[in-house]
Amino acid sequence: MARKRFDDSNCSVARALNEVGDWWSLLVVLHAMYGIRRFVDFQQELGIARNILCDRLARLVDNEVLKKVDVGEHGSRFEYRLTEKGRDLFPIVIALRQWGDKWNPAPDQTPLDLRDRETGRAILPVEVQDADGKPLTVRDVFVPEGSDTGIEKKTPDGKKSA
Amino acid sequence: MARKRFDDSNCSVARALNEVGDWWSLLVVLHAMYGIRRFVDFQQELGIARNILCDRLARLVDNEVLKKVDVGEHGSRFEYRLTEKGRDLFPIVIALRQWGDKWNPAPDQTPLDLRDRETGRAILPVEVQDADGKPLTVRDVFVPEGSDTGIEKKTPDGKKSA
DNA sequence: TCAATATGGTTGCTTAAAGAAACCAGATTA
DNA sequence: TAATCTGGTTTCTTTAAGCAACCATATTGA
Repeated sequence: MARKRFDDSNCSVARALNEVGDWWSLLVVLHAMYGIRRFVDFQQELGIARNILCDRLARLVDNEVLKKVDVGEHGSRFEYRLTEKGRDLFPIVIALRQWGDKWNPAPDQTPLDLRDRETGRAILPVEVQDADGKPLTVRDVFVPEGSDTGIEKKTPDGKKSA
Repeated sequence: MARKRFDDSNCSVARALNEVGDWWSLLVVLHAMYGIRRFVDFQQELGIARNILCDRLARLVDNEVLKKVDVGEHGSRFEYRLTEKGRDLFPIVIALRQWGDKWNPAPDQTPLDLRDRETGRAILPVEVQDADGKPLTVRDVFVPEGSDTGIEKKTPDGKKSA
């Protein structure tokens, strides 16, 4: 692949993608959220090559998205569990899921129906909201002067990047 | 890379990742949201190889995330603009950005300060919410019986996947 | 009018990552 | 004490990413 490294990027989206933005990592996290914890289970559920799974799990552990826990029980020895950082990917995964359900629905599949454990009611679509909870689109927002989007502006010609 | 195709996956997250889940696509979308529209600008801002950019733009157009518009003005001929489907990635990009800012802050960079154009107030963190707007973690939700997470359950041994 | 430049690519080569399958070592079970 | 399960590692092949050169069209500018 000869991939470009984003480690040193000044864009935190790029840095985030560097940790969980490859083909498998986010699917591993998703399955971890669904309760998968063991190597073989990830491997079978995802159909991922074992060496790649090894690599991804190790990287997710390095990046503190997962933690590797030694559980001494019968035959199974390790579990990969989400850290707080990993659980914090929840809105991203759900937003991705909702986007997929909305724009690429599988004919044979019902959209994800996630419900609040307490009330039993369905969750809302994940949105960007203003301070009052009003949904915002990309057109409703701006980056204040003096702040930074994290991408280089090149404004000699009057082009603006935000 | 010899990547696995997720086109036919019954998991909409996998299908979403198939469209925007590679290294560059989401960054292209991000920059489009910041106002970038032209081939050369994407190329310079992202530092992406031109053939890869070609490929990604074409795929994003194919997937109707971007549309290619012929603008006959001086020298520049095409613009790549977000479609509604593309703009709908806003929560995902922002959530990713906020996650990156929170967990991998760049020492020299302030977190993204996005503000509502109308009120001038900062946006909220992107969250999963219940019907009342109460934030939910992955631990607060469940998948009702009869619904489907989109991953295969393998429950002969009592393991549950949701 | 003709050269210089910008735009939006394409082509060919090299490098590196993904995938498949075989192999392996420690622990458990039978 | 052999079979099995676990969580890997190794080797090899395939494919995509990155780089740099090239190219056709359109515009400017002298």
